[in-house]
Amino acid sequence: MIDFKILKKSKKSWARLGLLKTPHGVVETPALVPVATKAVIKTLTSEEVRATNTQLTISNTFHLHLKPGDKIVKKAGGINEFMKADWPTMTDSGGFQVFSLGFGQDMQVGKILKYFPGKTDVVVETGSKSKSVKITEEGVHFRSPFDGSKLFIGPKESIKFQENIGADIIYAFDECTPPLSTIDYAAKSLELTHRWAKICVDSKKTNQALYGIVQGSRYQPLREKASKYIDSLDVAGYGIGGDLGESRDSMDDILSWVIPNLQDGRPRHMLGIGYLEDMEIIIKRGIDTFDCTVPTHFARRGIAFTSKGKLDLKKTRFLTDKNPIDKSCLCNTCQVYKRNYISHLFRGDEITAMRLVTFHNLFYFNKVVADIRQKIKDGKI
RNA sequence: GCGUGGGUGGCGGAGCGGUCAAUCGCAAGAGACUGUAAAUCUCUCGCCCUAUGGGCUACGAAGGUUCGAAUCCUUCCCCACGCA
Repeated sequence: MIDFKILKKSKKSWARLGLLKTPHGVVETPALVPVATKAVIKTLTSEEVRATNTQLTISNTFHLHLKPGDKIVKKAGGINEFMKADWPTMTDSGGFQVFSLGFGQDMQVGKILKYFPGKTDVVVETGSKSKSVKITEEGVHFRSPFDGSKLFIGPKESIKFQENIGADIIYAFDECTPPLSTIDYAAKSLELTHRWAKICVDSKKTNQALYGIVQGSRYQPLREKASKYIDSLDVAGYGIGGDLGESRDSMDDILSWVIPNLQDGRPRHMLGIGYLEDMEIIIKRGIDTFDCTVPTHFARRGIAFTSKGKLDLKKTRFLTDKNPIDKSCLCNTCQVYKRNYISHLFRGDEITAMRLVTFHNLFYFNKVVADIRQKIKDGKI
């Protein structure tokens, strides 16, 4: 199990400082949770992950169930032993794949809807069906992205897989609804997600910490209903997922509908959010942990984050730039390597480029969050 | 020297009489990515402008045929391969 201790609550906002104790160590919150979908932070070794000051990681049940198989991970001694993670771990339930492999793929959108060129008439309403994912009362039928074979995951399966994988914190199986779901579709989906959440709570046999997931799309009544219902369950913490509207403001609003209905003593995780610009907003709303693929995903595309904005290191202008990615950064990449060399490596498709920037981005993101913790400590937030 | 095949935009390489400023790939430039299937996707890419349109210069060079040529003919200059 986990134990969550709140060290300080801000007087200026809902922000709080905490310690999240797990079987594999203690996390100072608020904290970034880098994404290790397939039991690896892509391009880095676990020693390197540790050196980025990463405190915990989240992996994905769907992926690990398919490869190498959750039972294989169990035989390896659980995910921590398997990937040599001496830090706390989480697994997402696979619920996000209901969206990302279903409507998300059909409609080519992410979970934040900034714009939808020429497709505003495309909505997901009651009766809408994804081309590749079929949702039933028992769970979700997928096609394997690897070989096209038929797959099925429901709440019971997800919990069983997550028990085998053995992370410290696991998530209830949910339907992550797409942007542009009608309120009717979202309401029906929410009922299903809630029935599934109850099944997850009831079927869990281990002492892993189970987080329930608050859905409800962009609709206030649904978000309020969802947060109250999930709060009533015997869960160890909360995940906040799903559609967050079209902007940071709408995300902020949605959190304001949800957080007040959640118990203080349970940790709150924001699923899949974590641009640098998002961090203070969600932390001020009382989020304790949040995961985001951006630092790692962008790193592999050559984008490095700095205190002066992001850099696209593939640009030719960096070939003659002898500065480190960020002069004020203390990470190994910035201590040793210069932009000109890293740019050269990207332009030559050398995998080391991705490693260097992944390391930097994670270190940098973790530093930004550490600074926010300090601000809370100092009473500035 | 003879023979054959070629010379097209930054590069490679289509086109082989009109709808060609010229398919496509690479390179280059701009942008997007938020519970990661996918180291991905989108746009631009001769020059200029009063820019969902208009003008100019272009397909080795110079002529020619034709209403019209990157596309046909002639000469010349290069390149590759083969034979001497």
